[in-house]
Amino acid sequence: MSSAIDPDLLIGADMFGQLDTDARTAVLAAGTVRPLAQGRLIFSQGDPGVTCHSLLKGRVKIVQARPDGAQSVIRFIGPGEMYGTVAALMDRPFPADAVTVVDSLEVYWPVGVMRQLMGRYPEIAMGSAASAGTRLFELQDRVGELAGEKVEQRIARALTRLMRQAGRRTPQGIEIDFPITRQELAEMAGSTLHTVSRTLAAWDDRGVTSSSRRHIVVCKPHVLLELADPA
Amino acid sequence: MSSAIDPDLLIGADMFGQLDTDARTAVLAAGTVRPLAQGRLIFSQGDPGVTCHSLLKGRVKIVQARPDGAQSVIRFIGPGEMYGTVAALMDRPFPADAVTVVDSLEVYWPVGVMRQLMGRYPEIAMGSAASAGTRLFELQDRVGELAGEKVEQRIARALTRLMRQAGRRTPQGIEIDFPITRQELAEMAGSTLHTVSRTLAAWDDRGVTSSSRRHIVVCKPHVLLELADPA
DNA sequence: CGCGATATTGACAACGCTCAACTCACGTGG
DNA sequence: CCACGTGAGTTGAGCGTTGTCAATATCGCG
Repeated sequence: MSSAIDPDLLIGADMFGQLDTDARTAVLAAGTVRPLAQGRLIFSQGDPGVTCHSLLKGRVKIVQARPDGAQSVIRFIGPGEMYGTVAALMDRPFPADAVTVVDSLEVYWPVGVMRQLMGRYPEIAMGSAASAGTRLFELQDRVGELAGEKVEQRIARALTRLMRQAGRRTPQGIEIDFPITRQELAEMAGSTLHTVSRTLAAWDDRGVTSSSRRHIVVCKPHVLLELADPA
Repeated sequence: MSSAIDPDLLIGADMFGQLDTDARTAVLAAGTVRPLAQGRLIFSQGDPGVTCHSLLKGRVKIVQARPDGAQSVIRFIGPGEMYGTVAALMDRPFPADAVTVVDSLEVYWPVGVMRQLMGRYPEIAMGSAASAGTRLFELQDRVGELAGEKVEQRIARALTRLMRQAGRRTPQGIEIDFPITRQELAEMAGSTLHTVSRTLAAWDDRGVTSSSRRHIVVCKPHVLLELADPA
């Protein structure tokens, strides 16, 4: 009996949190839940967007491949967040890859089913629109940042974003709660793993961060914030 | 009698083009039409977003000020496009300034009125959502571009975007149909007016473009596209 | 134990920003 | 009609930041 999926897994989700238990159960039942091993490609840039996804557990990165072979990490997805939804609802190809960075659990729905669910539970449609708007603004900010700022500042911004999104309080400071490589941080900040390595080493020396293999703890968040946004 | 505004001005608008003439007339009547002199600030970053705007004639730029004083041009608006809408519908402050770059004519609606119009004419709401989705994807692409590419390539991309958006066919090539400074192009590409000046000079030498004061013609669009996106 | 993935570190080169001086076009007002 | 001022653009020199190349070190897993 693998069918006993806990509908409460959706409680934390932006888009389903406001639904009552019955509704959440129905929403979950309409989709397919599946575990995904680390490193698994969920959908690819260019694939027709025919499914909407929501992450229940784990962490997923949305990555855009550039023609020259380099990659950009557009965003990281945590539990409760949706992805692929905008492309699917617009009948467009997915604009980027989705890859799990740790073992994860997701639900997905064919877009037709999701449209029905949105019709039945308007909260979902509202939430979806709101979240798209929020992302629009975030991306505008990022465009501004990437356009003019120096590398250290961009890396600091990337890290602060990760802190807010995936930070866990520990005695040593705020820890990024999933494994992340310098390469990935570089792909977020628009830099190279070399520069990221040097920058983190410098911050470690100053006690701002404490980083090791695929693992980062921000010991002095206020200093990092200052680096990200010099008043 | 300044009230005789031609409802056909809305025909070209993404969001109102599908409405019949009566509907367009009603939509126009519900808003306020006003001329705006060049250089006029329409709304400011941080202002409460209480109005939705649509450009009838002219050209508007959306500019984000960065803390260090530098600016980023997020996008240019042409006739038929809306701006300020997402912020207003989300009850958020405007995330950037809107400034006219030539003498223009706009309509604007208080957001409450726009909500009513969307209720009455769902096409408007649909169009609005679709356009937000499109912009989301465009911004994702820009993030990818700004992150890794060299300056010449970013300038080429900015120019190609302008070509598509504001290009007019002429015997000499495709002309950007509104006055644009090197400074503004630099703010689009995330560079400086100096580098843009040098780059344009080089392109002019090669016959790719023909630029003069606040005026650019792309003589060899295919070459520019190749510069923007080396296969 | 060995291999692949990850990270570190140094040397070097260059891209493009900063600073600075100058030119040119245009509109304004005397 | 010309003088002037301002905004826009050009061009050169210098240098810092950061990417590139290369070699080495570690970690973790099979």
